[in-house]
Amino acid sequence: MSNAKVLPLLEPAVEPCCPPLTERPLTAAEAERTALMFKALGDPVRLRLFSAVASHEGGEACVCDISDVGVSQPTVSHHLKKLKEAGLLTSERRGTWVYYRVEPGVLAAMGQLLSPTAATA
Amino acid sequence: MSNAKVLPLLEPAVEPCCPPLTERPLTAAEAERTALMFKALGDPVRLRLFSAVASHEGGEACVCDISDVGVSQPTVSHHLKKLKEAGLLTSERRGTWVYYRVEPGVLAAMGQLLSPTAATA
DNA sequence: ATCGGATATCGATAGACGTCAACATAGACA
DNA sequence: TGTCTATGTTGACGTCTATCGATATCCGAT
Repeated sequence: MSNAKVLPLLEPAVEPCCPPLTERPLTAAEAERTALMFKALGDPVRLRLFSAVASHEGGEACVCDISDVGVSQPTVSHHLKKLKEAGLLTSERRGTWVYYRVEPGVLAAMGQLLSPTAATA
Repeated sequence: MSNAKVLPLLEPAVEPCCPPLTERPLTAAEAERTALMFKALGDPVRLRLFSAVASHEGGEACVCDISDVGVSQPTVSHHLKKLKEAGLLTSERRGTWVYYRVEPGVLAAMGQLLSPTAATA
């Protein structure tokens, strides 16, 4: 076993992917990686799905709770997969339903990217 | 001429567009609008250009200062236009050169979108 | 074992997007 | 005027992507 599900200490798994966009120009590799997250949120349907999960009580949502976004069921599934691949969501099957939740730290990481550099002339 | 029925110049997309993604599910209209900004940053080249402008001294940069991102000049111009259309950058010609700067408030607006709701169970 | 609901995958298609070369435009300067 | 540099625009091309219907898979219940 050993799944000691300890509470995250101060800094969870928020990898310091990249400095704030305002600190210095991103390198090609940094931009490549970071763009994946922005691109994942760059689709209206995905944005609604992500927001639905993120704002759902308990921090997680069953697909059935959020799939009313005006597209077909396969399309919903497709977009959830994309969000998962981008590292924004995780999923877990519990019985009949599959629950998605926001990957912890993701919001903080993206927020940091956008944080204005304090000492901007 | 005459058909001055041009698009209304893109509202300053900086407004209190939307609540944080974690507050409640975005509506279709909100998602549509918000996705435009994320999509604009969802390309590696655009992300590098934006970061280069945002981090440049004085808060602005000439195209000549930032166009070394590995793509042709027309492509750079194309991406800068996209960033402008998304409301993330503004441009101004001064003599020979064109200067781009980050639209004030944009970073704060996007940061707010990603701000975790304080009272998440 | 079988049925039915929930979700994922597959295959196809139309449209969006990134990229470039060629050309156009704007300003500086002689 | 004309030329040179800097930047934007156009048109074309190949690739990616969002979407759907059909189908498969998983799981609980009968």
